[in-house]
Amino acid sequence: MSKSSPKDLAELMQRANLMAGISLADIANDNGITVPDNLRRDKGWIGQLIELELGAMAGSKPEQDFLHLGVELKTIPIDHTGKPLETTYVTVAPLTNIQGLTWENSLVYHKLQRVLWIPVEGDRSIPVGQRRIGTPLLWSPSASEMSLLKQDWEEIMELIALGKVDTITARHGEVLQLRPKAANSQALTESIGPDGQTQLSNPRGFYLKIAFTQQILTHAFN
DNA sequence: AAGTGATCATAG
DNA sequence: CTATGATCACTT
Repeated sequence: MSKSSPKDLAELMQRANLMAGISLADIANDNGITVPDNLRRDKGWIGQLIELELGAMAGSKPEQDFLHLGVELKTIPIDHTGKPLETTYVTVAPLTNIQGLTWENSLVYHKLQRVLWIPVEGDRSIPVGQRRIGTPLLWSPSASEMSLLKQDWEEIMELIALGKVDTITARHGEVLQLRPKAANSQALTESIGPDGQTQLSNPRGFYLKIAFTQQILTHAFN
């Protein structure tokens, strides 16, 4: 029951709009998938389900989900108020070979060019299968949003370039933050050390903070 | 209760 | 391990 990839933006949006108000159980049944009791061991389940329903390319390539449409797909858990319940993962952060890397050439910049947000009820009190999908939002950062993202990205990347990756915490950045992104805290990858040498650090990823995504949704639906 | 750091499943 | 999809769960 795998869907074909939408041929154009209009078709993608049409499919996304048709999911609004539908429960995850209905989407799962439609795709022959079993709904897990909770997401503890299936943290990416909702995202994978929506990808399947919308016909996103499978695989784990570091690129947009709908490359031919220039669209990145993101499901976002929201509470009964419409406020995001979690930060949004964007991409892995490069910790080495970053000399000359600019904001405009970064993976964060490219992925956030155009995002199709799919809000999904996320309160843990609601059984996973009963959670409903919300109204989709096709978003591209405004000039001011882009400016904030660029500032945070440049600040964080400079610290990484200076060999201070291990001193960066989630408190750095106004809208974009750097946090661990690995199987566990023991996972290691190469990074730049204090004296410019190669060292090992826990892999990191870029995440959008809740206040930022909340504004994106608020501005669109209010 | 919020926010940060840790973690889970899977494909290649 | 890297990268995808994210949420969990402990600390403050």
